[in-house]
Amino acid sequence: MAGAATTFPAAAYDLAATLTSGQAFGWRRAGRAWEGVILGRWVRLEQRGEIIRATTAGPVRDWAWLREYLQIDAPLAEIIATFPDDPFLQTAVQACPGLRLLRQEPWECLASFILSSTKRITQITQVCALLRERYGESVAVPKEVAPAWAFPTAARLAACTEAELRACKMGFRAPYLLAAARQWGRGALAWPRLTQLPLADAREQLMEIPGVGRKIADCVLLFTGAYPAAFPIDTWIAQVLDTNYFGGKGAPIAHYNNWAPAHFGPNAGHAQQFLFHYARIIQAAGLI
DNA sequence: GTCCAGGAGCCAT
DNA sequence: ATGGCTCATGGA
Repeated sequence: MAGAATTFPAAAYDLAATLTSGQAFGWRRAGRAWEGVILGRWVRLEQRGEIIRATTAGPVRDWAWLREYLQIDAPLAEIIATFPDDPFLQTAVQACPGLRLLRQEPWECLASFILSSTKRITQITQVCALLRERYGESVAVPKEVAPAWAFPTAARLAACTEAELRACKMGFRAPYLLAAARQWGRGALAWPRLTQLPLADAREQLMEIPGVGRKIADCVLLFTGAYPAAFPIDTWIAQVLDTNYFGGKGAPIAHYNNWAPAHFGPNAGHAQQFLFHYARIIQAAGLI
């Protein structure tokens, strides 16, 4: 089975920042490239200048699945043009102008973010890797590439015991993931239908899953590409808003939940990603 | 050792 | 409605 390769134009696309900005947890660095599994296909991505090169293990007729995941054709300049003329946000955009939003598989996205609460991004990635290795379907990889697995299906995880999930180092999140897998498996969420609902209604349905509150629901609604106005507020974003928009005085997150979508507009979610990434950059640089 | 992490649920006011 | 407390786990 011969592999395939292609290239995508990647002007104003920062692949590394996008894959490591806390929206997806299935990518492994391999030298200058990134390896992961999308819709059951192993893929390696490597950016050189304004080109992203993609390599697969098997033949590929149509690359639409990957263009879709990477959102190669998203009109980034138009999205940024909808942002408010707000100095802190504009600084964040300038700091990483190629930061993109991915369009992820709903179940994997939901499960990953259920595992994300009070964990660091590296730890979330580790737990997801353990889940893949133990309960995911093995996928074909090129010779001399480390083995890889698809993210486990909801049905497979629903068949696990809570103890088996806890053994993947997810701690108190195990019963949440198990309940979510069972609900997802019996079609209680009906994803394509759910995305036809208004944002508030879709959010409300997701929040019926134990372990899914406002923040995780908004992450899923945003990172599956379904609701560009969804604005997840975690501890980083709350601090950014406190410091840079509310004069250092903290307001309740419930207040920000109302204020932020009105301030940041129809693509508030992408604005949020710029703010989140920028906050992490300046902290890593010791600037705060 | 001790603090905290892309939160959420529960129970106290 | 709002504010604390607790929930595992591991790395800084």
